[in-house]
Amino acid sequence: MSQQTAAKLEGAVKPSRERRARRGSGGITLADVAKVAGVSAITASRALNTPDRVSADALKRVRDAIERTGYVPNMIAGGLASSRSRLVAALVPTIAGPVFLETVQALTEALAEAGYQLMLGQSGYTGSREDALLDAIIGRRPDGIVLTGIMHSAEGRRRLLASGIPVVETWDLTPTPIDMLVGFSHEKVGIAVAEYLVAQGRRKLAIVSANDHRAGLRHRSFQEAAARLGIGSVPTCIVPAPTTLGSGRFGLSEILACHPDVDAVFCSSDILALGVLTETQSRGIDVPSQMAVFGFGDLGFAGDTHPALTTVRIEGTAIGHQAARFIVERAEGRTIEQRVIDLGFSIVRRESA
Amino acid sequence: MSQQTAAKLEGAVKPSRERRARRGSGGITLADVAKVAGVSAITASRALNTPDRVSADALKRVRDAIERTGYVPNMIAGGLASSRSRLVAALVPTIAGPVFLETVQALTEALAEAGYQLMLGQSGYTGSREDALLDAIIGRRPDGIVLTGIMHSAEGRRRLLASGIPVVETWDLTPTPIDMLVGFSHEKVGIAVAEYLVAQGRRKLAIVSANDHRAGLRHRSFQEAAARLGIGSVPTCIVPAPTTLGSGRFGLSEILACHPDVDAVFCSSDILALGVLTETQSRGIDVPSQMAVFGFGDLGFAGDTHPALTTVRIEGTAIGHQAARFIVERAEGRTIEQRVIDLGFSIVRRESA
DNA sequence: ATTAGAAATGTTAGCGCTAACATTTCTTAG
DNA sequence: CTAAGAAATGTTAGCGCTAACATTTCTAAT
Repeated sequence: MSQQTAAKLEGAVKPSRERRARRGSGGITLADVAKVAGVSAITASRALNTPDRVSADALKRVRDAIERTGYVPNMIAGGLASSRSRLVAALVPTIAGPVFLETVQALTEALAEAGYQLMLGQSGYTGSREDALLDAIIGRRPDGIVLTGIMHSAEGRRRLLASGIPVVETWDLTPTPIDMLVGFSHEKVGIAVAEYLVAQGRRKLAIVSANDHRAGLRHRSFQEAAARLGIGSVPTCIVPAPTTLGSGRFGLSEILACHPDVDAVFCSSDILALGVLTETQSRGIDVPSQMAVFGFGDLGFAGDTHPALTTVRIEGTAIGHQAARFIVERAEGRTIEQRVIDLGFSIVRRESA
Repeated sequence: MSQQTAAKLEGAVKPSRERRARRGSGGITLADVAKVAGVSAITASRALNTPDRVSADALKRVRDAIERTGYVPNMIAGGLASSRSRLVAALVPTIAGPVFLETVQALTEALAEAGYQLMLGQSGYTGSREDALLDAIIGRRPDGIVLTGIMHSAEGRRRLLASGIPVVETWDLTPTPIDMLVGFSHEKVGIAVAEYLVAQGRRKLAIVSANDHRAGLRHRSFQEAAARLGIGSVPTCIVPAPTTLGSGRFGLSEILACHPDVDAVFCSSDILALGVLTETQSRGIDVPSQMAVFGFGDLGFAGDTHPALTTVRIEGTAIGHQAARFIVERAEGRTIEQRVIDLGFSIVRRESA
């Protein structure tokens, strides 16, 4: 098929001069399809991309030709020609922490539905790889970049801005977003949980929290709110991100070692909370009568633990969908009025607190 | 910068004729960098891709020019010219089930290190979207495709084969791989677990398993092995994939309703096992004295449950690394001798069985 | 029948990069 | 000092597609 094309080119363009060998993939191209269908390449292209601008007859012949040849459009070439890669990048600290999973899943699905594919980048929690990764991503000219969390490195912000690629920051609010943003206030979460626990009559609050920026926001506002509510100092155990069941057990052990009278623990993730719950079980501490345990995230398992976990519900799926909507809107050339969306959170009261 | 380029082209190629407006992204191109560095475009290209084929002087000038202009290579264009996208696709049923997470994480990291980026596709457990997704992926001309699980749809296998893209199937063994394969035998897992439980003196075995192909392989061979070992019928509860803590609790409840004398449960994932463990706790059943609980996967939390979970360890990270190695080797043009690798599994004995 | 406008199709020229070949410059042996 | 080969650099064409403009064909109003 592509040999025919080559022959045709040879004949047409420079009949007398020998041409260098073609490289190419040797696969079936749109030109081949067009020839089989008896139309020009651009008509075939339009049959694929804007079928309503092509006559019913031409459409049918092109579709038949595609069927017959087994043609699969080369989106690399299409992307270069149209400056639209139909690729969207998502940057997560790590995919192993289940917190962003729901968001990534929703994002992937919503994008796939709109004809976009997700590129995944893992920056690590330290952010050390973030800048290098950013170049690798920008180099692929995605139609959008979704960041889980906000971009902190000034250099990173500069590069993103310079690239002109639409950016959505998620899972956080900031007064200075790079471009678009969909998240919620971590400060308000901390305050709401502190008020909830105090209202339940808990007086000896403690925190087990990951050493991650957003968790830090929550636990600091929790501490401040506790202070305002007349609670003394709040013992805090910081564990490394990503959090695990094991670090939850460790966290509670650490806290109980110095503060055996603690009667409520606010955990920076449901996983940590499950670890804390596990540790209470192995120590024979009853939840919630002796101790309240509060999680964060409302992951799938939260309703099924024993006792069922009281936690902060974040609509991870909604965040992913909204991020996809933002990017697709921009890619289709529409302008966006509301570039910052606060999806809020809610407290899900179950048994553990 | 690119206006200069346009001006130059206008002047050089057709001085007298007006040219149509340029489209392009308006960004900085390699040609701009080359001009700033005072070399030709191809030398600038070589400075980036094969720096050892360029003089030290030229290298420095190109690097300075890149620094000065903030140039980021357009890998879309590079990919089209060289037929190497440096993109690798991974197809998972869903990213929400944590089983493949380790593999995807290892894959992403290993690929990033080699300069490749991961494209993520979620096919769903039903496989209904698999074919459509496959076209979207093949259209992007990735340098490799990693499948978690083997490809079952005949149409899918045909398209993959026709595309000529290197394929790695993972997490399974099959006598008829499409191309390359890295996995282990699910049948052997089922047999090994059955033998282990019987050797521990358990006689009333049961199964809680996801309705997923690979889990089915394991539980059927478990049943067969149990029969060979003189154990009567093995009550089995099938729950939908992806598995959750809740479906584990449900599974054990279902089994106990008809078979209260069960003394060992083999679960098709650690998550299910954790659910079963949770249900035993809420019912006051002691593990392991009254009941053994056996998981699968050895996910991060398995060692930290109470009691610690005995499970089948799968080297998800090793699978991801090996898959990356396969793809990169092939992309670099090397041929691969051993195209099928059995990474095996091991039983991790802890407290629950 | 004529014509203006819309609809369908075609022609041309790139998108930004690199493979293949061509030329120049530098080594080093004779 | 020259020849011959290696190293460095340059020229040209084209990867497979689509934007922009150009032309043809159809429609409907005069």
